[in-house]
Amino acid sequence: MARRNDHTREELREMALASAERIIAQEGLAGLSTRKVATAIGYSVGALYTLFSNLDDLCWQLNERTLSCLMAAIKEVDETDPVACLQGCARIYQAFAEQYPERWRLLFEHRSNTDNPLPDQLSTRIGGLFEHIDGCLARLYPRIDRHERQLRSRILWSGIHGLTQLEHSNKLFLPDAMTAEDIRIHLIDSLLAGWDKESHHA
Amino acid sequence: MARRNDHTREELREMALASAERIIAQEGLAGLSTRKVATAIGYSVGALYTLFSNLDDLCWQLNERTLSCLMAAIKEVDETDPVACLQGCARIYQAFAEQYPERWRLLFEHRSNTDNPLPDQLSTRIGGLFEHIDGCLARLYPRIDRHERQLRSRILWSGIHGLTQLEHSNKLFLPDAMTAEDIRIHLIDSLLAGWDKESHHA
DNA sequence: AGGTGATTTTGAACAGCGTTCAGTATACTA
DNA sequence: TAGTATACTGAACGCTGTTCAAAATCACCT
Repeated sequence: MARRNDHTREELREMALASAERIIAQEGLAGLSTRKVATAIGYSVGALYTLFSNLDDLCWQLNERTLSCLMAAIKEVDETDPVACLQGCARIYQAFAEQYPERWRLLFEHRSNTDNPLPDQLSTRIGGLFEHIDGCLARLYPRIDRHERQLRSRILWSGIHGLTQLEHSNKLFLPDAMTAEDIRIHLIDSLLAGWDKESHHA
Repeated sequence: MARRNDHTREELREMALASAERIIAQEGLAGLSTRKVATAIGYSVGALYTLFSNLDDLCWQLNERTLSCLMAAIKEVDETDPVACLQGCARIYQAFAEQYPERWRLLFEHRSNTDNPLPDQLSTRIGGLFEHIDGCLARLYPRIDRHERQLRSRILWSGIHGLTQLEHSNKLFLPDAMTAEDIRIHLIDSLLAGWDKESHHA
């Protein structure tokens, strides 16, 4: 009972990815399987393999969408003050991980066994995120050179990411009356305070 | 052909965990399976289930060993200067993740579907790590209160952990002539510089 | 030494997984 | 309408974690 033209191939791809996102949101990463996705879009397993080369490929495309979605949210941060902009980006990042915990996990835990560690599309998007942070830092510290700015953006991003992951996996051991939000704010404050000191790495 | 007294149950457990560590070191996390571990120790699959309640349990016990190993390495850092001590701990942490990448991944990626997010033993060990960082900070800033010290230790640990994970998953996008080591050192320097300013969160 | 009960170990079995591919049903073309 | 190209199916393969009746061995008692 083969069919045809029920949907465009692009539509099918979209349906499959959307279904996959729903599945991992409801059942977790471990609940994702080709058979479930196929059933969800009303096709057989084999049909999925005409849309994606394999489950690995589907996961990478999921990550593409996730990162695209995250970047869009971050770029909506509209603050004139660069400090507020950095805090806003970090807040969005943390909120995103909380809203889509399984997609966020996939973003960092998925990797292929062979070949390149990251597909090019994904690399480009991550590069874009760093450039965005770089932009804030350039406004904050117009006199520092490119190298120092790149260093600082990676320090910032490492801290925010680490905080988000530790919190998300219950490894932050927050004392009473301390939230991950407190830590995020103070993390950025502390770093900027350190960089405001003229004496630091002239 | 059942046997007995070939090994103590504790010996068997040890053999199984050691084999599992070797398997994931050689074949990656995805290569770990109950049948492989059973074959490696010369027993059948069923026998494994008298040592561990399931694969989940085995993974938690692996994490127990990994964290114990990591803590031992960190506690060997013997620096009188608290700043050097913090830098040393961070260096060890990063080096450990590089030496045992798959075990380190398991430590942060493994989680059970149900019940408690973390076994108690593991929680205790993580708590110990925070206390160790807290100790360094107490020597550095004897005048700040407990709450502020806990806040700072979590900021530090978040940064180091995030940096390590991003580097380890090729998501740090290091420019030429910049290493993860540079970032680690500057991360700590910057934070401490921020905290040295009297004006900050008195 | 022989028997008996407790304990340890086996391995077949089950359901589910990713992946492949010969075959079938449909749509387009001539 | 016949033929061809395309879309799709679903059984099959080898793998996975997990269970459990049966088998093999040990420890002990007579």
